[in-house]
Amino acid sequence: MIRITREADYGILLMTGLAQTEGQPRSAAALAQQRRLPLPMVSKILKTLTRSGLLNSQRGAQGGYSLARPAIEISAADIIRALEGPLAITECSADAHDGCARQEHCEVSGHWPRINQAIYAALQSISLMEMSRPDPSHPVQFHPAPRAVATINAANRSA
Amino acid sequence: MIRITREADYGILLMTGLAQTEGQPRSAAALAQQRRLPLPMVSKILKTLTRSGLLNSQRGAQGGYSLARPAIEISAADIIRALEGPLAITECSADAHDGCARQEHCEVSGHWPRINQAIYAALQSISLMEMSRPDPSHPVQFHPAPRAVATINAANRSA
DNA sequence: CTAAATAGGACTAATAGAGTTCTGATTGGA
DNA sequence: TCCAATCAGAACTCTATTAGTCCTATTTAG
Repeated sequence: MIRITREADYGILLMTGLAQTEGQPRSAAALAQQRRLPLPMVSKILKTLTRSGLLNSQRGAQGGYSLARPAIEISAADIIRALEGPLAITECSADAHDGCARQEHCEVSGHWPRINQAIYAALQSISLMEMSRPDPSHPVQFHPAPRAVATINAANRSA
Repeated sequence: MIRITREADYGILLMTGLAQTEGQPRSAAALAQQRRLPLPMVSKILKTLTRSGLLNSQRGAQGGYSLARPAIEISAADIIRALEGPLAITECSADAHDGCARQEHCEVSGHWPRINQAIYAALQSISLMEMSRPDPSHPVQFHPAPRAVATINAANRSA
């Protein structure tokens, strides 16, 4: 399914929330309320985004979070990477990969970086600013998908 | 990390193995041996690929699996979709998504299909034929990735 | 008939994901 | 000066998914 985690999913939701009021900081509680997401999760996610440099935080009363740079300069890829680590579709394509038991039996490995890059480019091309706009035109299914739904996580889960 | 499962990862490895000898069927055992992958897994994956129509199978002695169509007409997306179900980065972007609790608090939902489509296009653009070629030019890291490795599965895992 | 294969599905163990909780550090304002 | 509102960090639990195995058919070449 090529999925992203809920953390990243929620992260995008929260970032769009912040993008809407680009100036003022908002508290974790306020954002959780706006998006109807559990506060502890929201809190955790905002901390991570701050550590990654996508948000600025202000402690104390009247504190909160705000975007570290303009929404147009933040991409979906930035947010996902901040919350999930480097974009790598398989272990091969990551830095850590070094001594690989199967390497000599695997001609594919050299291709993963290209695939990764293509996906990365796709995610990089969507800015937070675009994502913060109301709704382009509703869910268009682009491939009918024969098998059971193997989708994963949700900003909008039915549950 | 935008990961694919090991099943899909192995699936690609096995398909490239079959692409190399496009005519003759090969047994699950032979493929497992070639790729140094556990036979039960290989077996399971080949069955799934067959049910999805990417492979033809021949039972009985001297039987085995072979590509159902030319390698150039099979894409990475086809293989991944066969093994993981419809490509959908979040639950919103899947068919099943209907009554969504949070929909009214979520302006992002309309954008997911676009993102999905971009990723899908990226995966669709890589054919099995290309992937079966030796190795283009080795692993180039395209984004330095600041945080701990959050990569997932492996055709070439170090373990 | 038998051995070599695939078909299908149930089952288990390990891993990762989702979410909570607790303790500590800042800071604006009464 | 103190308190309440906030963020910081990390440990921890629970659950779902993934990875992998195993067993019992069924098919078929020789």
